[in-house]
Amino acid sequence: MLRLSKRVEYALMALLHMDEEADQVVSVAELADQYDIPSDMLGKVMQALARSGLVKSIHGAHGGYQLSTSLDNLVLGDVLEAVEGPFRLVKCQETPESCDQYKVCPIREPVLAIQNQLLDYLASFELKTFRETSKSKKI
Amino acid sequence: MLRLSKRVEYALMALLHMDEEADQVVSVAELADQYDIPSDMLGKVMQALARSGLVKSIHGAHGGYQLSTSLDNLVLGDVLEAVEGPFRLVKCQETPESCDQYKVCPIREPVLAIQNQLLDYLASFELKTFRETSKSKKI
DNA sequence: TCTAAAGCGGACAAAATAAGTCCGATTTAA
DNA sequence: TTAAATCGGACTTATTTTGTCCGCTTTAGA
Ligand code: FES
Ligand code: FES
Repeated sequence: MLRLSKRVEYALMALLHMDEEADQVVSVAELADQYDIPSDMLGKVMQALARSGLVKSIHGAHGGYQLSTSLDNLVLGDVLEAVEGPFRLVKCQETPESCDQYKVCPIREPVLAIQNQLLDYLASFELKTFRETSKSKKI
Repeated sequence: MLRLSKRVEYALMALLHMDEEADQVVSVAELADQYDIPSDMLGKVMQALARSGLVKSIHGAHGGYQLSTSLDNLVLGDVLEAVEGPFRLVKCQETPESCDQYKVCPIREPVLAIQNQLLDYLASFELKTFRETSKSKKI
């Protein structure tokens, strides 16, 4: 239903948090505790962010995660793709067989066009705009 | 995962079909047959479109559905809202209790802002742009 | 007036996806 | 050597989506 997954919400919270604690290493346990997130769940999300290079992971004791680039360089699309994989409006975009209507579908092409425009649009939401509103809580 | 539901796909197919058969009354059975859609399912979708006024329903024998306005006046947002209800990126937008993180959530406000922009954007995709590509198949 | 063809709507069942849990393995600072 | 951390696979549970069933109402036409 065009809804953000919990995984994406968790990723955004974590990234925003790390932005505030600039350059500090933060562990999954800390984040999970602070934001009431199931920690194993958040662990998976952080791993996904690390695999996509949005964050750097530090192994071993006193390890954790760190932003690998400033939030200034990140957009919503980056986060979505990192945690949910490529953005597809319809299933048959990945595997044609997955749509029973594939052969007779009159909407596939126009939907693909929309998907591409939406993809661009998702890249226009900069994470740095998340700063003000979240910071305002602290004032 | 930000994917169009089958219900929305079915609605788009039906609307496009009705646009081509301008003003003719078309039954769920016909549509379901032509596009390989489970007919009870399509029935529900058409009912939703009728409730939202996008189509007119004609009861009784030889009944069916008809566009109540030209496709020219419809946008993707209309269809989404008709079949899935109001567009919400996060659950707590409807019911705060539904997000465990509600109290500590640092992303709610910025996400709401994005939701509103996306809502506008969805209203910019006109269904008439679906015509060309689908018509081209018939040439 | 009867019948068959349609839409209506509620309840249900099945399937798919998302969310969350568990656990053993590895890495590394102290 | 130990404890604190990430890693990743397998698994379970919850939620949502998709599809089905069935009895009801409406209406054109024989
Ligand atoms: S969108 Fe997949 S077949 Fe139409
Ligand atoms: S979006 Fe619902 S609590 Fe953050």
